[in-house]
Amino acid sequence: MSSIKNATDQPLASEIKEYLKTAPEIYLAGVSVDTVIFGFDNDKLHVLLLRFSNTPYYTLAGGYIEKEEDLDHAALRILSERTGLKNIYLEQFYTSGKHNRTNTGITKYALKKLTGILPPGNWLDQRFISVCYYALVDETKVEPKIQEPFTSGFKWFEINKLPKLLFDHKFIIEKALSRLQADLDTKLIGFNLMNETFTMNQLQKLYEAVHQMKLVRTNFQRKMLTLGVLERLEKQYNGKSHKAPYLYRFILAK
Amino acid sequence: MSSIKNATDQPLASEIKEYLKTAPEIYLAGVSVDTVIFGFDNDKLHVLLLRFSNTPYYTLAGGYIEKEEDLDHAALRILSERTGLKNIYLEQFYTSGKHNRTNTGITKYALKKLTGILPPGNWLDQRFISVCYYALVDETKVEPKIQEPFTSGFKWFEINKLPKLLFDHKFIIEKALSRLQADLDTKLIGFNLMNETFTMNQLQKLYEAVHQMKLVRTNFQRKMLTLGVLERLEKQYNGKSHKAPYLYRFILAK
DNA sequence: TCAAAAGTGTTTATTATACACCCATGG
DNA sequence: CCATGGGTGTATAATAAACACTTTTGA
Repeated sequence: MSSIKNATDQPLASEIKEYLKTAPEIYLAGVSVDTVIFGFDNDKLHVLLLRFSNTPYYTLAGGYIEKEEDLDHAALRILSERTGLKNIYLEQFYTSGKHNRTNTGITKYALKKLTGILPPGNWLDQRFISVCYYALVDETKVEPKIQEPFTSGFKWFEINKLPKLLFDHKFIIEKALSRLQADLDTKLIGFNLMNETFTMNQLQKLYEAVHQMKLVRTNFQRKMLTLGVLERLEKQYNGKSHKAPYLYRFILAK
Repeated sequence: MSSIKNATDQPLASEIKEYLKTAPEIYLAGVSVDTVIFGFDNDKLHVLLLRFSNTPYYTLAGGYIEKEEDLDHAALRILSERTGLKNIYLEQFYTSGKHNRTNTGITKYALKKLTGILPPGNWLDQRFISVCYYALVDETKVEPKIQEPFTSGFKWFEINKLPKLLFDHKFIIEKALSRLQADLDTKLIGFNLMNETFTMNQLQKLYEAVHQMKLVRTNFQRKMLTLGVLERLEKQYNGKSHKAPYLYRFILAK
Protein backbone atom coordinates (compact mmCIF):
# COMPACT_ATOMS: atom_id res chain seq x y z
CA MET A 1 0.00 0.00 0.00
CA SER A 2 1.28 3.43 -0.84
CA SER A 3 -0.01 6.92 -1.38
CA ILE A 4 1.67 10.16 -2.41
CA LYS A 5 -0.14 13.50 -2.53
CA ASN A 6 0.94 17.08 -3.01
CA ALA A 7 3.23 16.59 -5.95
CA THR A 8 3.50 20.36 -6.38
CA ASP A 9 6.60 22.13 -5.24
CA GLN A 10 4.99 25.08 -3.44
CA PRO A 11 6.15 25.62 0.10
CA LEU A 12 3.19 25.07 2.36
CA ALA A 13 3.79 28.28 4.22
CA SER A 14 0.26 29.09 5.24
CA GLU A 15 -0.65 25.71 6.69
CA ILE A 16 2.71 25.51 8.40
CA LYS A 17 2.31 28.91 9.97
CA GLU A 18 -1.03 27.89 11.36
CA TYR A 19 0.60 24.82 12.87
CA LEU A 20 3.44 26.82 14.35
CA LYS A 21 0.94 29.04 16.09
CA THR A 22 -0.94 26.26 17.87
CA ALA A 23 1.84 23.74 18.52
CA PRO A 24 3.56 25.67 21.33
CA GLU A 25 0.27 25.92 23.18
CA ILE A 26 -0.50 22.22 22.97
CA TYR A 27 2.81 20.39 23.11
CA LEU A 28 5.89 20.12 25.28
CA ALA A 29 8.79 21.97 23.71
CA GLY A 30 12.03 20.23 22.88
CA VAL A 31 10.83 16.64 23.08
CA SER A 32 9.41 14.51 20.30
CA VAL A 33 8.41 10.91 19.76
CA ASP A 34 9.47 8.84 16.77
CA THR A 35 8.15 5.38 16.03
CA VAL A 36 9.59 2.67 13.84
CA ILE A 37 6.53 0.82 12.59
CA PHE A 38 7.34 -2.74 11.61
CA GLY A 39 5.08 -4.79 9.38
CA PHE A 40 5.43 -8.17 7.77
CA ASP A 41 4.12 -9.33 4.42
CA ASN A 42 4.59 -12.97 3.41
CA ASP A 43 8.33 -12.99 3.72
CA LYS A 44 9.60 -9.44 4.04
CA LEU A 45 10.03 -7.28 7.10
CA HIS A 46 8.74 -3.80 6.35
CA VAL A 47 8.97 -0.33 7.86
CA LEU A 48 6.26 2.27 7.33
CA LEU A 49 7.71 5.64 6.36
CA LEU A 50 6.21 9.00 5.56
CA ARG A 51 7.13 11.15 2.62
CA PHE A 52 8.39 14.56 3.70
CA SER A 53 6.33 17.04 1.69
CA ASN A 54 7.93 18.62 -1.39
CA THR A 55 11.08 16.52 -1.01
CA PRO A 56 12.30 13.07 -2.05
CA TYR A 57 13.00 12.21 1.60
CA TYR A 58 11.18 10.02 4.06
CA THR A 59 10.88 10.16 7.83
CA LEU A 60 9.60 8.04 10.68
CA ALA A 61 6.11 8.58 11.99
CA GLY A 62 6.61 11.12 14.71
CA GLY A 63 4.85 13.65 16.82
CA TYR A 64 4.86 15.65 19.98
CA ILE A 65 3.74 15.13 23.55
CA GLU A 66 0.79 17.03 24.91
CA LYS A 67 1.56 19.08 27.98
CA GLU A 68 -0.36 16.84 30.36
CA GLU A 69 0.07 13.59 28.49
CA ASP A 70 2.11 10.57 29.55
CA LEU A 71 4.99 9.77 27.24
CA ASP A 72 3.77 6.25 26.47
CA HIS A 73 0.34 7.60 25.78
CA ALA A 74 1.73 10.06 23.28
CA ALA A 75 3.49 7.28 21.42
CA LEU A 76 0.31 5.25 21.27
CA ARG A 77 -1.77 8.23 20.20
CA ILE A 78 0.62 9.14 17.41
CA LEU A 79 0.62 5.56 16.19
CA SER A 80 -3.15 5.34 16.27
CA GLU A 81 -3.39 8.55 14.29
CA ARG A 82 -0.99 7.26 11.62
CA THR A 83 -2.14 3.66 11.36
CA GLY A 84 -5.78 3.71 12.38
CA LEU A 85 -5.06 0.86 14.82
CA LYS A 86 -5.67 0.46 18.51
CA ASN A 87 -3.93 -2.04 20.83
CA ILE A 88 -0.57 -1.74 19.14
CA TYR A 89 2.46 -3.52 20.54
CA LEU A 90 4.91 -0.76 21.45
CA GLU A 91 8.39 -0.88 22.89
CA GLN A 92 10.50 2.10 23.87
CA PHE A 93 14.08 1.39 22.88
CA TYR A 94 16.17 4.54 22.62
CA THR A 95 16.28 8.28 23.13
CA SER A 96 18.18 10.28 20.58
CA GLY A 97 19.76 13.51 21.75
CA LYS A 98 22.67 14.80 19.73
CA HIS A 99 22.30 18.56 19.87
CA ASN A 100 22.34 19.01 16.10
CA ARG A 101 20.44 15.88 15.09
CA THR A 102 17.64 17.82 13.41
CA ASN A 103 19.84 20.53 12.08
CA THR A 104 22.08 19.03 9.41
CA GLY A 105 22.50 20.26 5.85
CA ILE A 106 19.96 18.00 4.17
CA THR A 107 17.40 18.65 6.85
CA LYS A 108 17.76 22.40 6.49
CA TYR A 109 17.26 22.04 2.76
CA ALA A 110 14.22 19.78 3.22
CA LEU A 111 12.62 22.09 5.76
CA LYS A 112 13.04 25.02 3.42
CA LYS A 113 11.44 23.10 0.56
CA LEU A 114 8.56 22.25 2.85
CA THR A 115 8.00 25.53 4.59
CA GLY A 116 9.62 28.23 2.59
CA ILE A 117 11.35 30.84 4.69
CA LEU A 118 10.30 30.93 8.32
CA PRO A 119 11.41 33.25 11.09
CA PRO A 120 14.32 31.79 13.06
CA GLY A 121 13.49 30.45 16.47
CA ASN A 122 10.17 29.01 15.32
CA TRP A 123 8.80 25.75 16.67
CA LEU A 124 10.40 23.60 13.97
CA ASP A 125 13.72 25.32 14.41
CA GLN A 126 14.27 24.29 18.01
CA ARG A 127 16.36 21.39 19.19
CA PHE A 128 14.38 18.20 19.78
CA ILE A 129 15.28 15.23 21.90
CA SER A 130 13.38 12.30 20.47
CA VAL A 131 12.14 9.30 22.42
CA CYS A 132 11.98 6.34 20.05
CA TYR A 133 9.59 3.42 20.07
CA TYR A 134 9.17 0.51 17.76
CA ALA A 135 5.74 -0.88 16.96
CA LEU A 136 4.67 -4.26 15.65
CA VAL A 137 1.52 -4.21 13.57
CA ASP A 138 -0.44 -6.50 11.30
CA GLU A 139 0.41 -4.80 8.04
CA THR A 140 -2.79 -5.93 6.37
CA LYS A 141 -4.88 -4.13 8.99
CA VAL A 142 -3.08 -0.80 8.78
CA GLU A 143 -4.75 2.09 7.02
CA PRO A 144 -2.09 4.76 7.13
CA LYS A 145 -3.03 8.40 7.30
CA ILE A 146 -0.63 11.13 6.33
CA GLN A 147 0.22 13.96 8.66
CA GLU A 148 -0.50 17.14 6.76
CA PRO A 149 1.09 19.46 6.03
CA PHE A 150 4.44 17.91 6.93
CA THR A 151 4.10 14.65 5.08
CA SER A 152 2.47 13.98 1.76
CA GLY A 153 2.40 10.20 1.57
CA PHE A 154 3.38 6.91 3.12
CA LYS A 155 4.96 3.73 1.91
CA TRP A 156 6.05 0.38 3.29
CA PHE A 157 9.74 -0.25 2.66
CA GLU A 158 11.69 -3.46 2.96
CA ILE A 159 14.03 -3.22 5.93
CA ASN A 160 17.09 -3.49 3.72
CA LYS A 161 15.83 -1.28 0.92
CA LEU A 162 15.27 1.95 2.77
CA PRO A 163 14.93 5.27 0.96
CA LYS A 164 16.80 8.43 1.81
CA LEU A 165 15.86 9.46 5.32
CA LEU A 166 15.96 12.76 7.15
CA PHE A 167 17.47 13.53 10.55
CA ASP A 168 19.06 10.48 12.22
CA HIS A 169 16.17 8.25 11.28
CA LYS A 170 18.29 5.70 9.44
CA PHE A 171 20.36 5.17 12.56
CA ILE A 172 17.22 4.89 14.65
CA ILE A 173 15.76 2.23 12.36
CA GLU A 174 18.95 0.21 12.62
CA LYS A 175 18.79 0.44 16.40
CA ALA A 176 15.16 -0.62 16.32
CA LEU A 177 15.93 -3.65 14.20
CA SER A 178 18.69 -4.90 16.43
CA ARG A 179 16.47 -4.42 19.44
CA LEU A 180 13.63 -6.26 17.70
CA GLN A 181 15.97 -9.12 16.89
CA ALA A 182 16.97 -9.42 20.53
CA ASP A 183 13.37 -9.16 21.74
CA LEU A 184 11.92 -11.64 19.26
CA ASP A 185 13.55 -14.63 20.91
CA THR A 186 13.22 -13.59 24.53
CA LYS A 187 9.77 -12.07 24.68
CA LEU A 188 6.97 -13.65 22.68
CA ILE A 189 6.12 -10.77 20.41
CA GLY A 190 6.29 -12.18 16.90
CA PHE A 191 2.58 -12.80 16.70
CA ASN A 192 1.95 -9.05 16.75
CA LEU A 193 3.22 -8.95 13.19
CA MET A 194 0.94 -11.71 11.93
CA ASN A 195 -2.63 -12.70 11.49
CA GLU A 196 -4.15 -14.50 14.44
CA THR A 197 -3.68 -17.87 12.79
CA PHE A 198 -0.73 -18.89 10.69
CA THR A 199 1.17 -21.89 9.42
CA MET A 200 4.54 -22.93 10.72
CA ASN A 201 6.03 -21.92 7.40
CA GLN A 202 4.69 -18.38 7.72
CA LEU A 203 6.07 -18.12 11.22
CA GLN A 204 9.45 -19.29 10.02
CA LYS A 205 9.41 -16.70 7.25
CA LEU A 206 8.84 -14.05 9.91
CA TYR A 207 11.78 -15.19 11.99
CA GLU A 208 13.94 -15.37 8.90
CA ALA A 209 12.92 -11.87 7.86
CA VAL A 210 13.66 -10.39 11.26
CA HIS A 211 16.95 -12.16 11.75
CA GLN A 212 17.86 -11.85 8.09
CA MET A 213 19.02 -15.44 7.87
CA LYS A 214 17.78 -18.82 6.73
CA LEU A 215 16.66 -21.29 9.38
CA VAL A 216 16.42 -25.06 9.17
CA ARG A 217 12.77 -25.97 8.69
CA THR A 218 12.58 -29.13 10.79
CA ASN A 219 14.46 -27.74 13.76
CA PHE A 220 12.57 -24.48 13.70
CA GLN A 221 9.32 -26.39 13.93
CA ARG A 222 10.44 -28.40 16.92
CA LYS A 223 11.82 -25.35 18.67
CA MET A 224 8.58 -23.41 18.33
CA LEU A 225 6.49 -26.36 19.47
CA THR A 226 8.60 -27.01 22.56
CA LEU A 227 8.07 -23.40 23.65
CA GLY A 228 4.57 -24.50 24.53
CA VAL A 229 2.90 -21.31 23.33
CA LEU A 230 1.36 -22.57 20.11
CA GLU A 231 -2.05 -24.12 19.85
CA ARG A 232 -2.52 -26.40 16.88
CA LEU A 233 -5.77 -25.80 15.00
CA GLU A 234 -7.26 -27.48 11.92
CA LYS A 235 -5.31 -28.12 8.75
CA GLN A 236 -5.26 -25.51 6.06
CA TYR A 237 -6.12 -26.98 2.67
CA ASN A 238 -5.00 -24.57 0.01
CA GLY A 239 -5.34 -26.63 -3.17
CA LYS A 240 -1.63 -27.28 -3.47
CA SER A 241 -0.57 -30.81 -4.24
CA HIS A 242 1.14 -31.59 -0.97
CA LYS A 243 0.34 -32.26 2.65
CA ALA A 244 -1.78 -29.51 4.15
CA PRO A 245 -0.07 -27.59 6.95
CA TYR A 246 -1.67 -27.07 10.34
CA LEU A 247 -2.75 -23.64 11.40
CA TYR A 248 -1.46 -22.39 14.74
CA ARG A 249 -2.39 -19.70 17.18
CA PHE A 250 -0.34 -18.13 19.95
CA ILE A 251 -1.69 -18.82 23.40
CA LEU A 252 -0.64 -16.11 25.81
CA ALA A 253 0.44 -17.00 29.30
CA LYS A 254 -1.98 -15.35 31.72
CA MET B 1 31.81 5.91 52.16
CA SER B 2 29.12 8.33 53.22
CA SER B 3 28.70 11.99 54.01
CA ILE B 4 25.77 14.01 55.21
CA LYS B 5 25.86 17.79 55.58
CA ASN B 6 23.27 20.42 56.26
CA ALA B 7 21.53 18.81 59.15
CA THR B 8 19.58 21.98 59.78
CA ASP B 9 15.98 22.25 58.71
CA GLN B 10 16.05 25.72 57.15
CA PRO B 11 14.71 25.92 53.62
CA LEU B 12 17.57 26.91 51.36
CA ALA B 13 15.54 29.59 49.71
CA SER B 14 18.31 31.99 48.79
CA GLU B 15 20.63 29.48 47.13
CA ILE B 16 17.69 27.89 45.38
CA LYS B 17 16.48 31.20 44.03
CA GLU B 18 19.90 31.88 42.64
CA TYR B 19 19.82 28.52 40.91
CA LEU B 20 16.36 29.09 39.51
CA LYS B 21 17.54 32.30 37.96
CA THR B 22 20.45 30.80 36.01
CA ALA B 23 19.11 27.35 35.16
CA PRO B 24 16.67 28.46 32.46
CA GLU B 25 19.45 30.30 30.68
CA ILE B 26 21.81 27.34 30.67
CA TYR B 27 19.70 24.22 30.36
CA LEU B 28 17.03 22.72 28.15
CA ALA B 29 13.65 22.94 29.78
CA GLY B 30 11.56 19.88 30.43
CA VAL B 31 14.25 17.25 30.03
CA SER B 32 16.54 15.84 32.68
CA VAL B 33 19.07 13.04 33.00
CA ASP B 34 19.12 10.54 35.84
CA THR B 35 21.89 8.03 36.38
CA VAL B 36 21.87 4.83 38.38
CA ILE B 37 25.46 4.52 39.56
CA PHE B 38 26.37 0.91 40.30
CA GLY B 39 29.33 -0.01 42.43
CA PHE B 40 30.59 -3.29 43.83
CA ASP B 41 32.33 -3.94 47.11
CA ASN B 42 33.58 -7.45 47.89
CA ASP B 43 30.26 -9.16 47.50
CA LYS B 44 27.50 -6.56 47.40
CA LEU B 45 26.08 -4.63 44.47
CA HIS B 46 25.68 -1.01 45.47
CA VAL B 47 23.87 2.07 44.18
CA LEU B 48 25.10 5.57 44.91
CA LEU B 49 22.30 7.85 46.08
CA LEU B 50 22.11 11.47 47.10
CA ARG B 51 20.37 12.77 50.17
CA PHE B 52 17.68 15.30 49.28
CA SER B 53 18.40 18.31 51.47
CA ASN B 54 16.33 18.78 54.62
CA THR B 55 14.45 15.51 54.06
CA PRO B 56 14.95 11.82 54.85
CA TYR B 57 14.67 10.97 51.15
CA TYR B 58 17.25 10.02 48.58
CA THR B 59 17.40 10.51 44.83
CA LEU B 60 19.46 9.39 41.88
CA ALA B 61 22.29 11.55 40.66
CA GLY B 62 20.66 13.74 38.08
CA GLY B 63 21.04 16.92 36.18
CA TYR B 64 20.07 18.90 33.14
CA ILE B 65 21.26 19.15 29.57
CA GLU B 66 23.00 22.27 28.37
CA LYS B 67 21.35 23.94 25.43
CA GLU B 68 24.04 22.97 22.93
CA GLU B 69 25.15 19.78 24.60
CA ASP B 70 24.69 16.23 23.32
CA LEU B 71 22.53 14.07 25.53
CA ASP B 72 25.23 11.44 26.10
CA HIS B 73 27.70 14.17 26.92
CA ALA B 74 25.37 15.56 29.54
CA ALA B 75 25.08 12.17 31.21
CA LEU B 76 28.84 11.81 31.29
CA ARG B 77 29.35 15.35 32.57
CA ILE B 78 26.83 14.88 35.36
CA LEU B 79 28.50 11.64 36.36
CA SER B 80 31.94 13.16 36.34
CA GLU B 81 30.72 15.99 38.52
CA ARG B 82 29.22 13.60 41.06
CA THR B 83 31.89 10.90 41.12
CA GLY B 84 35.10 12.66 40.15
CA LEU B 85 35.72 9.95 37.54
CA LYS B 86 36.40 10.11 33.84
CA ASN B 87 35.94 7.24 31.35
CA ILE B 88 32.85 5.88 32.98
CA TYR B 89 30.95 3.01 31.42
CA LEU B 90 27.50 4.38 30.65
CA GLU B 91 24.43 2.78 29.14
CA GLN B 92 21.19 4.54 28.33
CA PHE B 93 18.34 2.22 29.21
CA TYR B 94 15.05 4.04 29.64
CA THR B 95 13.23 7.33 29.37
CA SER B 96 10.66 8.09 32.00
CA GLY B 97 7.78 10.32 31.01
CA LYS B 98 4.63 10.00 33.06
CA HIS B 99 3.23 13.52 33.17
CA ASN B 100 3.05 13.66 36.96
CA ARG B 101 6.17 11.69 37.81
CA THR B 102 7.82 14.60 39.65
CA ASN B 103 4.64 15.93 41.11
CA THR B 104 3.36 13.42 43.65
CA GLY B 105 2.48 14.09 47.27
CA ILE B 106 5.78 13.13 48.84
CA THR B 107 7.74 15.04 46.26
CA LYS B 108 5.73 18.19 46.84
CA TYR B 109 6.39 17.86 50.55
CA ALA B 110 10.10 17.27 50.00
CA LEU B 111 10.44 20.20 47.65
CA LYS B 112 8.79 22.46 50.15
CA LYS B 113 11.13 21.31 52.92
CA LEU B 114 14.03 21.99 50.62
CA THR B 115 13.04 25.27 49.10
CA GLY B 116 10.41 26.83 51.24
CA ILE B 117 7.64 28.49 49.29
CA LEU B 118 8.48 29.27 45.70
CA PRO B 119 6.41 30.98 43.06
CA PRO B 120 4.43 28.50 40.97
CA GLY B 121 5.73 27.88 37.47
CA ASN B 122 9.35 28.04 38.58
CA TRP B 123 12.05 25.85 37.04
CA LEU B 124 11.64 23.04 39.56
CA ASP B 125 7.89 23.09 39.19
CA GLN B 126 7.81 22.15 35.53
CA ARG B 127 7.25 18.70 34.13
CA PHE B 128 10.45 16.80 33.36
CA ILE B 129 10.96 13.87 31.04
CA SER B 130 14.00 12.06 32.31
CA VAL B 131 16.46 10.09 30.19
CA CYS B 132 17.98 7.38 32.38
CA TYR B 133 21.45 5.89 32.21
CA TYR B 134 23.18 3.35 34.34
CA ALA B 135 26.87 3.64 35.11
CA LEU B 136 29.37 1.03 36.22
CA VAL B 137 32.18 2.38 38.37
CA ASP B 138 34.98 1.11 40.51
CA GLU B 139 33.51 2.02 43.86
CA THR B 140 36.90 2.36 45.50
CA LYS B 141 37.91 5.07 43.05
CA VAL B 142 34.79 7.21 43.44
CA GLU B 143 34.99 10.43 45.41
CA PRO B 144 31.39 11.58 45.42
CA LYS B 145 30.60 15.25 45.48
CA ILE B 146 27.22 16.52 46.57
CA GLN B 147 25.15 18.81 44.41
CA GLU B 148 24.37 21.83 46.52
CA PRO B 149 21.93 23.10 47.37
CA PHE B 150 19.63 20.27 46.33
CA THR B 151 21.43 17.42 47.98
CA SER B 152 23.24 17.36 51.28
CA GLY B 153 25.02 14.03 51.21
CA PHE B 154 25.61 10.74 49.46
CA LYS B 155 25.67 7.11 50.41
CA TRP B 156 26.21 3.73 48.83
CA PHE B 157 23.21 1.45 49.35
CA GLU B 158 22.94 -2.25 48.83
CA ILE B 159 20.71 -2.92 45.84
CA ASN B 160 18.13 -4.70 47.96
CA LYS B 161 18.28 -2.35 50.93
CA LEU B 162 17.30 0.90 49.30
CA PRO B 163 16.12 3.89 51.32
CA LYS B 164 13.00 5.90 50.64
CA LEU B 165 13.34 7.47 47.22
CA LEU B 166 11.70 10.46 45.59
CA PHE B 167 9.96 10.68 42.22
CA ASP B 168 9.91 7.36 40.35
CA HIS B 169 13.52 6.64 41.20
CA LYS B 170 12.81 3.27 42.82
CA PHE B 171 11.16 2.07 39.66
CA ILE B 172 14.06 3.38 37.60
CA ILE B 173 16.60 1.54 39.73
CA GLU B 174 14.68 -1.70 39.28
CA LYS B 175 14.66 -1.18 35.53
CA ALA B 176 18.37 -0.47 35.60
CA LEU B 177 19.09 -3.66 37.52
CA SER B 178 17.18 -5.88 35.16
CA ARG B 179 18.91 -4.24 32.22
CA LEU B 180 22.29 -4.69 33.89
CA GLN B 181 21.52 -8.35 34.47
CA ALA B 182 20.72 -8.84 30.80
CA ASP B 183 23.79 -6.90 29.67
CA LEU B 184 26.25 -8.59 32.01
CA ASP B 185 26.16 -11.88 30.15
CA THR B 186 25.93 -10.58 26.61
CA LYS B 187 28.31 -7.63 26.62
CA LEU B 188 31.55 -7.90 28.57
CA ILE B 189 31.01 -5.11 31.03
CA GLY B 190 31.53 -6.65 34.45
CA PHE B 191 35.11 -5.52 34.67
CA ASN B 192 33.97 -1.90 34.86
CA LEU B 193 32.84 -2.61 38.41
CA MET B 194 36.14 -4.11 39.52
CA ASN B 195 39.77 -3.39 39.98
CA GLU B 196 41.90 -4.09 36.94
CA THR B 197 43.05 -7.39 38.37
CA PHE B 198 40.91 -9.79 40.34
CA THR B 199 40.61 -13.39 41.39
CA MET B 200 38.07 -15.77 39.96
CA ASN B 201 36.31 -15.76 43.30
CA GLN B 202 35.90 -12.02 43.24
CA LEU B 203 34.51 -12.18 39.74
CA GLN B 204 32.05 -14.85 40.80
CA LYS B 205 30.93 -12.71 43.73
CA LEU B 206 30.20 -9.93 41.27
CA TYR B 207 28.09 -12.14 39.05
CA GLU B 208 26.27 -13.48 42.07
CA ALA B 209 25.60 -9.99 43.36
CA VAL B 210 24.22 -8.77 40.05
CA HIS B 211 22.10 -11.83 39.39
CA GLN B 212 21.20 -12.20 43.04
CA MET B 213 21.79 -15.92 43.01
CA LYS B 214 24.45 -18.45 43.93
CA LEU B 215 26.54 -19.95 41.15
CA VAL B 216 28.49 -23.21 41.11
CA ARG B 217 32.12 -22.37 41.59
CA THR B 218 33.72 -24.95 39.30
CA ASN B 219 31.36 -24.40 36.41
CA PHE B 220 31.59 -20.64 36.72
CA GLN B 221 35.35 -20.82 36.44
CA ARG B 222 35.26 -22.94 33.30
CA LYS B 223 32.62 -20.74 31.69
CA MET B 224 34.61 -17.57 32.25
CA LEU B 225 37.81 -19.15 30.99
CA THR B 226 36.22 -20.50 27.81
CA LEU B 227 35.02 -16.99 26.96
CA GLY B 228 38.62 -16.28 26.09
CA VAL B 229 38.67 -12.78 27.52
CA LEU B 230 40.65 -13.40 30.69
CA GLU B 231 44.38 -13.23 30.93
CA ARG B 232 45.88 -15.22 33.77
CA LEU B 233 48.51 -13.33 35.73
CA GLU B 234 50.62 -14.31 38.73
CA LYS B 235 49.21 -15.98 41.81
CA GLN B 236 47.99 -13.86 44.67
CA TYR B 237 49.46 -15.01 47.98
CA ASN B 238 47.40 -13.56 50.77
CA GLY B 239 48.67 -15.45 53.80
CA LYS B 240 45.67 -17.75 53.99
CA SER B 241 46.36 -21.42 54.50
CA HIS B 242 45.13 -22.65 51.17
CA LYS B 243 46.11 -22.66 47.55
CA ALA B 244 46.74 -19.14 46.24
CA PRO B 245 44.32 -18.05 43.52
CA TYR B 246 45.49 -16.63 40.22
CA LEU B 247 44.87 -13.02 39.40
CA TYR B 248 43.12 -12.31 36.12
CA ARG B 249 42.71 -9.34 33.85
CA PHE B 250 40.12 -8.69 31.14
CA ILE B 251 41.61 -8.47 27.68
CA LEU B 252 39.40 -6.40 25.45
CA ALA B 253 38.83 -7.41 21.88
CA LYS B 254 40.17 -4.66 19.65
C1' DT C 1 49.07 -33.65 58.80
C1' DC C 2 44.99 -30.88 58.52
C1' DA C 3 41.49 -27.58 56.86
C1' DA C 4 40.30 -24.58 53.47
C1' DA C 5 39.96 -22.89 49.05
C1' DA C 6 41.66 -23.30 44.16
C1' DG C 7 41.97 -25.72 40.03
C1' DT C 8 41.03 -29.72 36.89
C1' DG C 9 38.66 -33.89 35.31
C1' DT C 10 34.68 -36.80 34.51
C1' DT C 11 30.10 -38.18 34.16
C1' DT C 12 25.55 -37.14 32.98
C1' DA C 13 21.80 -34.43 31.33
C1' DT C 14 20.12 -31.06 28.25
C1' DT C 15 19.93 -28.64 24.08
C1' DA C 16 21.24 -27.77 19.34
C1' DT C 17 22.23 -29.38 14.63
C1' DA C 18 21.99 -32.23 10.63
C1' DC C 19 19.54 -35.07 7.99
C1' DA C 20 16.88 -39.34 6.97
C1' DC C 21 12.39 -40.80 6.52
C1' DC C 22 7.52 -41.08 5.98
C1' DC C 23 3.02 -38.66 5.11
C1' DA C 24 -0.63 -36.17 2.74
C1' DT C 25 -2.18 -33.77 -1.25
C1' DG C 26 -3.66 -32.68 -6.12
C1' DG C 27 -2.62 -33.46 -10.64
C1' DC D 1 2.14 -42.73 -9.87
C1' DC D 2 4.79 -38.42 -9.02
C1' DA D 3 6.41 -34.01 -7.18
C1' DT D 4 6.07 -31.10 -3.43
C1' DG D 5 6.06 -29.44 0.93
C1' DG D 6 4.70 -30.91 5.87
C1' DG D 7 5.65 -33.53 9.98
C1' DT D 8 8.37 -36.75 12.90
C1' DG D 9 12.35 -39.55 14.29
C1' DT D 10 17.16 -40.25 15.12
C1' DA D 11 22.02 -39.87 15.33
C1' DT D 12 25.53 -36.74 16.50
C1' DA D 13 27.62 -32.65 18.35
C1' DA D 14 27.86 -28.99 21.51
C1' DT D 15 26.78 -27.08 25.87
C1' DA D 16 25.37 -27.06 30.61
C1' DA D 17 25.11 -29.05 35.26
C1' DA D 18 26.63 -31.91 39.04
C1' DC D 19 30.20 -33.46 41.57
C1' DA D 20 34.56 -36.19 42.39
C1' DC D 21 39.26 -35.55 42.71
C1' DT D 22 43.77 -33.36 43.16
C1' DT D 23 46.71 -29.39 44.40
C1' DT D 24 48.47 -25.75 47.16
C1' DT D 25 48.98 -23.12 51.19
C1' DG D 26 49.97 -21.78 56.25
C1' DA D 27 49.37 -23.28 60.69
